[in-house]
Amino acid sequence: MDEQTRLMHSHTGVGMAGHPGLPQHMQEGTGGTDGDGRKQDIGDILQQIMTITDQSLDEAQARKHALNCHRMKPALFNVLCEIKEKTVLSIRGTQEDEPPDPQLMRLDNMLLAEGVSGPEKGGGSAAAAAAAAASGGAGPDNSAEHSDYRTKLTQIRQIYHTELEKYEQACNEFTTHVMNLLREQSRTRPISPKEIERMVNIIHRKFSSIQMQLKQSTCEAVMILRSRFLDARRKRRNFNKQATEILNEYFYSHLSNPYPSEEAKEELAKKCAITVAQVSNWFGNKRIRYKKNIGKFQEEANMYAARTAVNAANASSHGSQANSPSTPNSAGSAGSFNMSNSGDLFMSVQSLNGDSYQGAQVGANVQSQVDTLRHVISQTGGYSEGLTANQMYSPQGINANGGWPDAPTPSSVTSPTEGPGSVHSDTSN
DNA sequence: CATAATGATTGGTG
DNA sequence: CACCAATCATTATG
Repeated sequence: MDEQTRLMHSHTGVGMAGHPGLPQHMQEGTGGTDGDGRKQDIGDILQQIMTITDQSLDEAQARKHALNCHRMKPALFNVLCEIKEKTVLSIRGTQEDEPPDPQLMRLDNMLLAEGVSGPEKGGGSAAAAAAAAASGGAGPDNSAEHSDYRTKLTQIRQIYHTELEKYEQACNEFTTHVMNLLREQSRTRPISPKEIERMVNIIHRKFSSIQMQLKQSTCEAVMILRSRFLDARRKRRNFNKQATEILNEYFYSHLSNPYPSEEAKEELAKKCAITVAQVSNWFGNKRIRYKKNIGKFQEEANMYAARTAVNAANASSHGSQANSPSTPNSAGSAGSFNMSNSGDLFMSVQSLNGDSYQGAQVGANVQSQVDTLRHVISQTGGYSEGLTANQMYSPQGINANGGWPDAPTPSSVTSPTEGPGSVHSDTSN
């Protein structure tokens, strides 16, 4: 320590006064091969650098300027730069080119798909709607839910964009700041433009990693929002009365084969303002629950059977509407009601009710009416309510092991009704 | 608040 | 892939 101070002091004031106070002889022999002199020269400069910290700010500034103007400075600077480049670049050169982060790409894609990033307003909401539709199915179903969802999504998008903007701005500010600083320092420090560029790169990388975090959390938020709003399980809405009515009508009028085709499902979906998937769900649930406890559904079955029967009757014969059904929706959801042979049908049904039924005689589309009317008949047959009703009729097509037999083909109506005796007593539950 | 009803999901099957 | 059976989670109801 002592030594240093002494050293510094010994050199204080050397060549201070405004101008390079360096030995005169050096000024001449620039390009010369004056090795000794140059060494001396360099030594001087280094000494001055060493002592610069020991001086007042003004002094230091002045000296800095003096050093800057020194004729050896560019050469020295270049050398230093070269050395630095060699070492630093060799260290960092390996991790220079990084491939586009797959994670980041995934996030970007998702945000784009979700309508968070990408174009503003119009495109965003459109993308959101598309996403919603993709998950939900048909477009114009429950718009109330979706508007709520969309507002929330817009909020997220706004936050995302403002944050992104902030980051971007901060990044730019910081970058320019650092660049200015480095440029400023590059006059006294060996900093090459390449290095500045690398610095900028590093800064950008750091900021982009922050951005990735933002994107990630945005993605999470969107996911949560999605699961909260579009996962209907969370916010389940019961179908409205009309929808269930329509569905039940179809179900009970196709009780022998309650498996709507794809087209039928679409039709029902349209009528009920729900998605095809929901129709499928409904029928799945209905089938299983009906089968599980037929007794419980007896009343319902009779009701719908009666209604459709009435409608059918009204439609076919005298159009007198005694008591109009509560629902304006026509019962003939399937639309293929052919009542021309209603008489025959009725006969068949009667015989069916009487236990011997050759289903092969009846066409499949008629089959539904068989179901319908069968219910009516069994109802008008006047079984006492409740318990015994369970035994009154066993829905055709449901065998003891459960499940409707596969009888979608019109050619042969499968499963003649089991004997009246065979009851689903096991479903007592 | 307990329970039933109900729409949706999940795992398994052919 | 459609369906079934079990189950979950929410909504309606007493």
